[in-house]
Amino acid sequence: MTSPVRVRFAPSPTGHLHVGGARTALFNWLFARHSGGAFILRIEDTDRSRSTDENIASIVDALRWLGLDWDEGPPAPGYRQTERLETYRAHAERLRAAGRAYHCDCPPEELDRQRRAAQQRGETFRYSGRCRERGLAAGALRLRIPTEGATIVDDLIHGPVTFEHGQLDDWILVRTDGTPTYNFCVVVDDVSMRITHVIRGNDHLSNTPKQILCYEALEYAAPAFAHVSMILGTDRSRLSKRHGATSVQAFRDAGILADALVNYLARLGWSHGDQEIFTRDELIALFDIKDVASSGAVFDATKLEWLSHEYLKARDGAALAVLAAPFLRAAGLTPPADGARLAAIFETVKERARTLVELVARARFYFEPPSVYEPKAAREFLTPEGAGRLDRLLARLGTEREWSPPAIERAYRALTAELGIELVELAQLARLALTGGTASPPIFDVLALLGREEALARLRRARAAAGGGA
RNA sequence: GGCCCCAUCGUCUAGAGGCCCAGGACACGGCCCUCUCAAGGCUGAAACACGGGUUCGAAUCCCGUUGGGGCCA
Repeated sequence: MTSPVRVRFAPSPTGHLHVGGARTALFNWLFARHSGGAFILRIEDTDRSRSTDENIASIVDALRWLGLDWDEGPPAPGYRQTERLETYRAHAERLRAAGRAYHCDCPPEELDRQRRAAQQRGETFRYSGRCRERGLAAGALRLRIPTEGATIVDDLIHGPVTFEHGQLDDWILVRTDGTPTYNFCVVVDDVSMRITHVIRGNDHLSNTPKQILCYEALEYAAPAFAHVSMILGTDRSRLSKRHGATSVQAFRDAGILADALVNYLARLGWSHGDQEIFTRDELIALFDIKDVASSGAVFDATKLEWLSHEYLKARDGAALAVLAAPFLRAAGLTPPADGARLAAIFETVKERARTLVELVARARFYFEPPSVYEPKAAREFLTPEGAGRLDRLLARLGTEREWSPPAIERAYRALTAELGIELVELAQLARLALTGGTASPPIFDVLALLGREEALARLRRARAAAGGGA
């Protein structure tokens, strides 16, 4: 019987969750859900100077927003490295007692000098081994690794990757001040949490042979490894803040839908034929770590927005009303108490918006009358001629019994025929009066949703702005 | 600098020796639809980094070069 899959996402809380981390988390989550295994969240906060509780809360918040739920992890205790110091100490002592690790008191300045000298000679710096057989009782603790041979990382994405031991050195497990190093903590944590598959960023591939050697020294079986490529900026260097928005919350604040971000991140490096849009269930059913590409991928915000647009269009007005609520508040708008009307409003603008921010911006005129008329359009439509047309329109609409899009359209068509003008003339004139601009959802829908009173009031206001006699 | 990873349209990718003078998607151009803007439909331009091999045949396998990225830091 093979042991059940257990994977983990182990961010270090030195900032917000960025999209690269989110993708790593997503791949782990998909792998776990696909196989019916467990997804564990672990906080790597050994770098105390840069780790904060606010950052942990922010990462947890981002993961929740993305819908990536974990089976084990915070707020339960025991999933933060700072809570696990005793475990690291115990493992370090075990290695020392077994002779697999030894103390070293070489001064850092000396090591630094040697490192520079090695670089000068064009060689890999490798600890000299001066303290290997000295039997010291204090100092930094180093792992004793074999001088000969090689360690092969059989990566699930890259295939076998060989590292000659001659290129590796007796790395430090515990610093002179007693703090365990990152690579050591990771091994101890993965071992004690019984992690079966380590899916992480490509930047850790070089650390992997060192870690495997540590598993061996500890006499534990190493997990399987899968190193996912990095997300790149447009200049193909590792994505960072100088490339623009990179944190998950930045995208949430920009009004990108969580499902769209998940879909986008999944497709960045992973694919399933020609399919672009996947439901969560499809993602879970179809995802296989073997299908993840080994090359780096440039983050394309434009495509993300396209996906967000697709998801926005697929959602109904009522659902959008819920999603848009915080954005409505942020825009200082008060939505109508009538939920059905609000849903109908969003229904008319959803195919014109890629994000929730745009959705609200496009719908703004429904909630408040235009404060200004677009100058260019005003010059074209708010003329004496326009004033005359608005008078005719007001008269006609004022007597309209039924206030529905089809009824309003009939009135418009009849009037354009009487006036001998194109529908577009009257439509744009009304559009300017009602929305302040020349682009909006179908004008008859706008009229209907605004309600007779408000619509006529705005037409009158435009009539006044057009000047001319009464 | 050493070691490691990577290399198909601008971008994400399909492609696991003949189905490929390379398919899809985003973005971009054109046309259609149309009350505007969108959406939608049709359509166009756009790539196998380079050089050697292996093979009847290579985007696909091997070697090298170049370029990019990562780790050591």
